[in-house]
Order: sequence, then C-alpha cells, then structure tokens
Amino acid sequence: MAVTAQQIAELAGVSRGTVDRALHNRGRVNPEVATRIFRIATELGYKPNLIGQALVRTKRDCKIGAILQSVETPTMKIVLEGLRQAADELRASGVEVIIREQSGLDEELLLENIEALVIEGVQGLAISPNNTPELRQCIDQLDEQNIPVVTFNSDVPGSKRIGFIGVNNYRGGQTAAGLMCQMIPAGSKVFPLTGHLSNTAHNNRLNGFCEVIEQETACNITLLPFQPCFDRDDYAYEITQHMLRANPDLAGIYVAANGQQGVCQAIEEAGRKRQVKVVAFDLNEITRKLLQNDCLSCVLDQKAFEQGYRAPYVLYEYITHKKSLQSELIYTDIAIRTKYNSDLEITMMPELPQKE
Amino acid sequence: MAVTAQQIAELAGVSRGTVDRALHNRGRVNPEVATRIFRIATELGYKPNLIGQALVRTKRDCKIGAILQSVETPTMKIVLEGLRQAADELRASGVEVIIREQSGLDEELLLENIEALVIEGVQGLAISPNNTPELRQCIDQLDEQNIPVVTFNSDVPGSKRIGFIGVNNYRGGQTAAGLMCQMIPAGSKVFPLTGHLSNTAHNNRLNGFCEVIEQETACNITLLPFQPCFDRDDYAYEITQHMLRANPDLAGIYVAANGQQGVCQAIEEAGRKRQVKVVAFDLNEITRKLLQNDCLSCVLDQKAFEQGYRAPYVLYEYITHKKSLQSELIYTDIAIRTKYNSDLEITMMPELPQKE
DNA sequence: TTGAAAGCGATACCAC
DNA sequence: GTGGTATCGCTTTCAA
Repeated sequence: MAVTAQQIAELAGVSRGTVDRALHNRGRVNPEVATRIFRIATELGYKPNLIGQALVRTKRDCKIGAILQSVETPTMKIVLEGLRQAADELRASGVEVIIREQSGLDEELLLENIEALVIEGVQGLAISPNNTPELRQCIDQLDEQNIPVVTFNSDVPGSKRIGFIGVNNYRGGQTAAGLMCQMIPAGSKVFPLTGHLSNTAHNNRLNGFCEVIEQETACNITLLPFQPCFDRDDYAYEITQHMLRANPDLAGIYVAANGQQGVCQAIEEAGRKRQVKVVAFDLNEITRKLLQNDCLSCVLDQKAFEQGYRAPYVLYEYITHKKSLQSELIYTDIAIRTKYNSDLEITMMPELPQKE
Repeated sequence: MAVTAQQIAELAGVSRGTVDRALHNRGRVNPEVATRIFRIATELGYKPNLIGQALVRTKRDCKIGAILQSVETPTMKIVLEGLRQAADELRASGVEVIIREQSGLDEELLLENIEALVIEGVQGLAISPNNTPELRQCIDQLDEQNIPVVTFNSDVPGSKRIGFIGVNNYRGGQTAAGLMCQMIPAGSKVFPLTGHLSNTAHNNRLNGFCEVIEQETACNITLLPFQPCFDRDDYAYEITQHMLRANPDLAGIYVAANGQQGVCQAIEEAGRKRQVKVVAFDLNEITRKLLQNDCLSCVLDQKAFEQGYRAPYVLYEYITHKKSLQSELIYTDIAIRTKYNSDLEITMMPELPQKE
C-alpha cells in the first residue's frame, strides 16, 4: 500500500490536519513541526492519493461550458463526439459539461451563447471561435471575470485564452508539400486549390505548402497559381476540370480546403486517376471513400476527436488543480492517412484516474 | 450536482445499502423494492460516481507486474517510458506496478521474472513475450491461477492472454506498399530488406507488403527477391550497395527491420539519394535524422509509448472492474512520419478519471 | 430482507 | 498553531 497522510501524522506525532496544512503550505503550522513533517513525507515518498483528493472536490460542484460552431461539417461532428465523450466521463466525476452547438459561424449567436453559459454559472469555457476583434475582447473580459477560456479547433491568437488545442495548419501545409515532393517526378507542375481567401486555416495550409515547395529545390516543382473554390464541390469540379485541360502535364493537386469530391470527380472523368496525385485534408466518410477509390493519394488528418475531447479536461485541470497547460498552444498530431491506414479503429487512450 | 445513491435511497424510502445491493444485483433485496429502486435510478439517470467507487477500491490493494524485454532497443525504450508513466499515474491511485526490465530476448530469464512476480503476489501480468510454446503454456497456467496476462508489443497468439496491445504488422506492410506505389513510377523495381527470417513481426511486414504490391496491378511493380540483414547496419549496407549496383533502375527499398542506417548510407554513397525511395519502420532518434536528411522517404511508426502505457491500465480495468477489453486484439495506430511531421510533440492524452 | 455504521484518503472548518 | 470532526459517494460488514 502507498503511504497516507494518516501514517505521516502518526509518525510525526501530530494530526492529519496539521500534516495537510504543512505539506500544502497553508500556513498556521509550527515551522519545526512542518520541517519534521516534510522530512518524513519525503522519506516515505508520500504522494497524495488522487482519488481521495478528487472525492473532496466533488463537494464544490464544477460547471464547464463548451460551444461548438459549424456542427454541420464532418470535422466538427467528430470534434463534437470528443466533446461528448469528455462530458460523459467528467460527469461521472461530478463535473457538469454544458455543450451548446450552433451551425455555421454566427458570431452574434456565439456571443449570446457565451453570455448564456456565464449566466448559468460556468467556471470555464471552451469555444471554437471566429478570429475577430470582438471575440478577442470578449475572451479578455471573461479572463477578467476569472472565467478561463480554452479555444479548440480554431484559435484567437493574442487573446487572453489560457490555451489553444488544435492543429498547426502551417505545419500541415508543409507536411502536404513534403508528401507531394515524394510522389511526383522532379520538375512537375502542381496546382493548389484553396477554400476561402479570408480563412486563416486555409491560408496557413497554403503558405506552409508553398514555402516547402519553393524550398525543396531538388524537386524543382512548378507551382501554378492557387485558386479558391469556396469549399464547394461544384466549383472545385469546374476549376479542376479546367486546370487538367490547360495542363496536360499536371502531376499534383493540393486541396487545402473542402471540395475534395469535386476535384476527384474531375480527375476521374478526365481519366487521370492515379496519374495526378492529390493531397487533401480531413479524414471523414467522404475522404475515406476517395482514398479507397484511389482518387486521393493521401489525406492529412487533424485528430478532431482529440481536440473536442481534451478541451474540457484542460479546463477542468485548470479550474481544480490551478494547473496551466504545458504550453499555451497544444498542437494535435498531423496524421497521414492512406488507403491502408485510414480505417483503423481510432482507439482512444484509456480512461485514467486524474493526475496531480 | 449529479444524482447520488443517497438521493435515490431517500426517494425510495430505503437505505443507501439497499440501493447499492439492488442496483448491483447483489441479491438480498425484496424484488418489489428493487424494481422501485431501479425505476427511480433510471428516471434520475443515476450513474455511480466513479471517484467514490475508486476510493473504496483502494482498500484492497492491487499489484500489477510488467516485464519488458529488449530494453536496449530504441523502440522498447519508448515502450518503457509509457510503462513508467502508467505506473506513476496508477501509483497515485493506490495501485502498485512492478516493472522488470531485461535486455535481449532471454526466455529463461523471462520465465524466472514471471515466477518472481507471481511470488511477489501480482494480480495481473503484462509481458512483451517471445512467441514460443513454452511461453504459451506458461500464460495458460497463469490464466488458470487467475492471474490475467496482457501481451504488449509482441503477442503469443492462441494463448489464454486476455489481450494484446500492439501493432498489426501485416497492416503495416500493406501501408508501406501503398506508400511505395504512390512514390515510384509505374513499372519500377522495388527491393525488400528484412531482418531475421524467424521473426514473426518482420515476416508479417514482408507479407503485407508483397500482397499489396502484387495486388496493385496499376503500379506494375517488379518485386526483387527479399533478403535478410539480421537487423545489422553493416549487412544492410553491403546488401544495399550490391542491389544498387545490380539494379541501376532500382526505384524503391522497403526496410522491414532494423538496418535503416546501413541502407541509407549505401544509397547516399551511391549518389542515389531521393531517387531511391525508402520506406522503413519505427520512429526514433536515428530514423528521425534520416528523415530530416532526405534519406528516408517515410517511416511507419507503431505508437510504442501507447503500448507500454495502456498495458497496465487494461489489466487494472480487468482486475478491478472485471472489465474485458473491447477486443482481444488492440491494434495501435500506424502513423506515417515524414520529414515534416516527425518532430511534433507527441502529446499524450490527458489523464482522466476512470470510467465505468 | 433490511438498515446502520464503519471505513477509503484528503480537505475544510471550527473550536481550542 | 493545533486537533477534532464532518464531508465527499460508495462499498461492505454486522446486527437486527
């Protein structure tokens, strides 16, 4: 058995209360006694039992709010699953996680939802925000009210959020470029397709991609000018069709946004499947099918589940243990998925007792 | 606040004890009362508080043994880290995890270690075993003694272990082949290098690879006969050197075992870096460097940390909750690593309260 | 068949 | 400064 506070108390000839105060520097304890207690504790290698601590915490009930935007998209649906699992698990420890979903990116509604959750008395807030000055201001205000905010999936850089959990899109773009270089012959042409010109995520993916393409001189790739498809398959289809006709020697297409299906359809119809390599983002039912179908060469996935899953936990840790994040920016892994590793059961890590 | 057993007891007009017995079907409770209790519980959506349950469990102290072989290898060092972190976390919940390390694959020693841990009174055992009849027998005996065994990293199929946590090497080989097909021109030659002819892991990797290469007829790849390098860089170097000379048009090398550095050195010296695509296994300091260096095209990683980390938890769940694994075979994800996504902080999942 | 009470380990509050 | 005591939610005796 592990050593308990009680045992230390007996050895030190004091009560558990005193031991507790001493070890946690809560004051009101004789310095001499304190050092004696500390000595015994370190000798025995005392670590407070987390379960005991956790049980005490259930007294003060803890409420956490989470707001998810764009729930209609496949990726956000996965994020939502993560959020829900975390909520389930935390509920079993007496923590209430209130999830609010909204479709689209309605800032007005987002601010309303935040307000509503604050009134409900949440002690922390996880949001997938728009990156606007208004929201930045809102986050900073929450911080002043001592309501910690965590951003997930998308960030508001420069705000007083305690942290961000999501993917590094610039790095994603770089990774895509690295793969593209490996897959197409030196001296080929590549066409980058993006989504919205104003979308930070898409822009980062594009910039990271272009940087590496230019830097990998050994590949000697010609980068065609990028075009936006506004996340629409029909536009992506048309654009791709046109690009394929205009460039019979096109070797690769980089799809930084949605529209994957449109791109693939155009390639297939042109009879250029497998000849034109396509790197895209986000694993879901559609892209998985396109992989199986040999239309997509590979997909970069952003661990959407993990983003939703971790956000409430990070807040919980912060609120209860006052523990900050290891890093303000928690970047989720960039997974490369191909036909052969995209249907693995993405098993979650096991459920664990919480840590100091 | 979540609903507690106490609340149910009050509403049902009985005591907590009765509620507990009813909800857990421990018997000795009036059927009528039981149904009333069940009704109230489901109405209120009662879920037992896991922390409360866990605290009670700390009474019966729990000991788990873990034996790690081949600790001298980079991969097993990572597995060990996972094992250690799990041990740390579990200790804080009053569970003792005894880790024994041994270098090499000494079956004699392994059996001794198992014996010793059983004498120490472990209630469960996690091992990275040799796949031999002796060990299978040993595992089956442990099972009869009601000491559940979990295999991790390597398995003993057909034994009475409650489960295996590790990678599906066949699938790994398939994934490698898929990547190779994407990277080299149709009609090229590929050379597979393996480790030991008797090593199941290597053989599975090889078989999976060959299967897909043959099946992906669109790629029309010529598979040269494989050769073993006995996990040695010097042999790998020589073999590769020879293969490169004999096949000036060689487009790809598949390294199913250790020897990556030898392969890369030969390629570099032959001035064929980047022209010959190399797919290898296991991310570590060496392979990471070879990736950065453009010698390796990509590395398939097996989430070694996770394997070590999960093994004790799976046992813990089994011992305390009598909860079996979701599946007898828990396959860890196959991660594709390239120059650009190989140095991400591999952040672990957060530490969680345990789940029902 | 049931209830009352004693823990599990840590914390918080209130007397002294 | 210090010790005693209640408490968190659940399980598990032991009496009744």
